[in-house]
Amino acid sequence: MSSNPLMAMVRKFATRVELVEADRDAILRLPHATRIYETPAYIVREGATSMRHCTFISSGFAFRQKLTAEGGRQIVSIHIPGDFLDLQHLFLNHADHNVQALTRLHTVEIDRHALQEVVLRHPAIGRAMWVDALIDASIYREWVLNVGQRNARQRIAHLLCEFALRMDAAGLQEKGGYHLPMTQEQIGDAVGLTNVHVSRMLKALVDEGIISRDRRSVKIEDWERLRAIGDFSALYLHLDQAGQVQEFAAQ
Amino acid sequence: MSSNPLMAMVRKFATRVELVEADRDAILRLPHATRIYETPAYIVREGATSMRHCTFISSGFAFRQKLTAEGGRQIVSIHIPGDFLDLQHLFLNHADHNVQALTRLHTVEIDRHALQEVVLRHPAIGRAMWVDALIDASIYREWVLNVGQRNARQRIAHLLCEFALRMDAAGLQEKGGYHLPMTQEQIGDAVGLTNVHVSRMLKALVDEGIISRDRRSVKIEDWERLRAIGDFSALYLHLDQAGQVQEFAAQ
DNA sequence: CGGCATTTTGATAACCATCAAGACGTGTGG
DNA sequence: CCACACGTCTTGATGGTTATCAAAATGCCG
Repeated sequence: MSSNPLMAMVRKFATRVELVEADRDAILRLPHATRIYETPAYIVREGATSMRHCTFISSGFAFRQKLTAEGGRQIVSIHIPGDFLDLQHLFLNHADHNVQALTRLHTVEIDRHALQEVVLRHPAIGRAMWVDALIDASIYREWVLNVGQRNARQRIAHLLCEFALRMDAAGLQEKGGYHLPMTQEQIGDAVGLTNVHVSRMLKALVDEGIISRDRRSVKIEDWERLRAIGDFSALYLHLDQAGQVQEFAAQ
Repeated sequence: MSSNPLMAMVRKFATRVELVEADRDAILRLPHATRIYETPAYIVREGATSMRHCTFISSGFAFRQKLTAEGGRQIVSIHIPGDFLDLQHLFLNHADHNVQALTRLHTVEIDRHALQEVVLRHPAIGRAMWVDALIDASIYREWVLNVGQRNARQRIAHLLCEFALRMDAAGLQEKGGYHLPMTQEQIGDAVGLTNVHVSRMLKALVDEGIISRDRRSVKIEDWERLRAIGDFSALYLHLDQAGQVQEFAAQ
């Protein structure tokens, strides 16, 4: 049954904890459906209630965002294959933010109550999901720091470093560089800057030979300098607990 | 045994979920110790490994912060009685930020592995802890939005609104106003501004009759205007799931 | 090829940081 | 009880970083 889309979840969890046969079976028996979203489709809308399912990314990218009354948009996180898109729906009654497809997105939608039961009844799975949720929270904390204390150049450098490491941990890096499927406006919304200023800062990094670009692919030419500029330390990603999901990501 | 400091945790969880006798007993049997911290003592230090316990606030206030290489300090959250101070330690192997006492702080330190077991083996308790962790994450998202998209005036108004509602939900409001035990420098570090600018913005809000101050006590004189300025919506606090902890907060 | 989104570049201005000095408040020691 | 010291808050002056506005250049898709 390797065609069961839930196998991706099993593989992800297996990178974090020891799963016994019963755990695996419990996951593979979860009521679910697969779905494809095109950009920029909404997967979740703020204020939505009675969500029926939780969503897992099989392939593609998505982001979470919140809007201000004045129309400002803040991207609060970016998600890659192997991430849960709306873990908060597992136990919260309404959505407090929007989730949108950044690229074409293949997902598995898992029945919320069934997943709750599995999480609460299977300690190994519960532990894996806890680690997931706690790493998410850790990334949010770093983003608050990034947007609150760093200047434009540092913020962008930090974002590029984070993405590089997460892509790498998920086995999605490509020949040294990686594809960053975001417009400069979206990068700006993620770090609290305008698209105009993002353009200037990226140009500066290119001119200095720290990164290179080809369309929306970014390649890091000088990791150490970029890391220093972005004041980047990978501790907050808890990669020692994130595991490798390469075979899974190959899809 | 109402003198058991863990009763505070039982009461907190009871506001969220239905606890059976076995759940209550499991909590009350947790290995623990009480402790008092003076400001500005560190409860957790970034990079610390092999944490032995999780900390619950019985009384007093604390905050989480991260530092940049240049010395900038970002306060990423503020915690009040009834909050867990370091939920992330439950399943993550090292601390990714610092936690400090904002006021004199009375805590209960619970053995990490024992708490893990209880969370994983007692579905009701697990559910309550999940809600706690997911609300924490929701607040981080809102802070990213606050710092990333709002101007100084809006950020401060938003912080005041959030604190007012959280204090109220915890039963800690006092005669219309509330005590905000933060210096203006700390407020600045929480919203990404300098103490100088915080001073100016607070003065403006006082001059307009929206708030009043007496030392570090803040009283909201015109909730609706403050709410409008801060673009504040309480949805993200998930108060419908936060429960009332008044009897508990009375300490 | 034409149309639209995105990126780039330049000019100007707003917001907030920085620097500096003085006022206020609180606790301590003489 | 007063004097002093220290942390905090206030106020003013100046400058830097980034937003805003505008227009042209580039890339992408039908």
